[in-house]
Amino acid sequence: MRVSRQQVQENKRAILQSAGRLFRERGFDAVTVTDVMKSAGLTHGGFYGYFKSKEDLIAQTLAELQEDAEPYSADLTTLSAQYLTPAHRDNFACGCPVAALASETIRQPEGARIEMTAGLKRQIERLSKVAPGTDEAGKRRVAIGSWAAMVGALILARMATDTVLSEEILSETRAWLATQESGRTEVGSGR
Amino acid sequence: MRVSRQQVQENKRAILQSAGRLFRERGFDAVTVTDVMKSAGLTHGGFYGYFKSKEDLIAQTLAELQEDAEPYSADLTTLSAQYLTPAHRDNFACGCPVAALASETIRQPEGARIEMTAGLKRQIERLSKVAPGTDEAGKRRVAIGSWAAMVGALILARMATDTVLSEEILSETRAWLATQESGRTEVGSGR
DNA sequence: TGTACATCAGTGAACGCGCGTTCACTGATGTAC
DNA sequence: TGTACATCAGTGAACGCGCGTTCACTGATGTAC
Repeated sequence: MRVSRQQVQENKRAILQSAGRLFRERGFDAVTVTDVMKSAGLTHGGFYGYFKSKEDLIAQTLAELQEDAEPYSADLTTLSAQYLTPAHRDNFACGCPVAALASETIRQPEGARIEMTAGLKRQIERLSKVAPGTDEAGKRRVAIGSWAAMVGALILARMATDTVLSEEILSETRAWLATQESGRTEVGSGR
Repeated sequence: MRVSRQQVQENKRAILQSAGRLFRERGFDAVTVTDVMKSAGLTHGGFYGYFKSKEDLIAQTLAELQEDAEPYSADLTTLSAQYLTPAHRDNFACGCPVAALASETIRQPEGARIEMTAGLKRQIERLSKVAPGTDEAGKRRVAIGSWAAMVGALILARMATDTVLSEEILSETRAWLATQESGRTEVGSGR
């Protein structure tokens, strides 16, 4: 049954949105084409009218997941305090795509990796703008280091079966990032 | 063809060692039982004489990968400088199991996650012992934060298709961790 | 505006394929005498 | 120490199963007059 042009656009958006949620929740391999289409309210047969392959879907999904990247207004300490929370740890579907999928993307075809790399560049630039410090190089360094710590801590907190350890990782990394910045300021010149 | 008791022990070791390398290289899903057995010089049919299931193999492999954890003698800055190198980034098979498999373990059955959690606890304790600082809580905090940054940076460096960005992530995170520790010392009280 | 036809988005059965797992069989190892 | 038999580690064909992908078909949408 043919469908209106507008419906086609809406369906593609629905498919990409479903894929974005499902991939973050379960990873690329555990999500089937049928899962994604069903979640978008369609059947699996129509998939190949929208995408060349599952690989193509993955690349396009990652591209879309990184599109809504507005500049930050808060400072780095505030951002990391929002990022390193039990709520974010438990919310895979709407959480950070990097923490959920970066490791898996390493073993994906180049298309997916290129999209993630582009998103990573943008993220480092966004964080550099709100990082403390006097010179550009120093701010970028803080952005890179902090981002690595944030992503790493969220992954480790998600992995731990011990909830006490998991929350310790979140809160201590939060505190560590905060003291690091204030420490940096106290020292004076920034570096 | 039956095989001597000693051969059985050696075979199990060979299987676990092959699995350790292959899982780190390609991830749990992309490695088949046949791959592991072939790499250990056996055929797939014999697998179930050694393990209850592939899930069981994963858990036992993770347990073994974290066994050879001796106390560190170097300080944290030296350790992170050894960890955050292009050589380690490119060497999946013999590299850090946490960076290679932590993300995937999140979606694995509990057995695998329990082994990784145990390894994480040991790792935090090992790093705490060589972390700078005056009090135990402060040293543990530095250990957790540094470890999160090291794991996160290696994952991001492995993900990036842009080699300049990849090496920047490694070198800047290294530098950031180093300045952080010296900064911390200069501030005085530690926190 | 209405009508007749071409287009094509969506459906669901069917396809290879590779995976984890099972199992009857083989023959070297271990054991009892 | 030798012999006869039981044991059992390893083999490879075979099994379900679920995946990505294809395709003939359907019927609503878009278009030409």
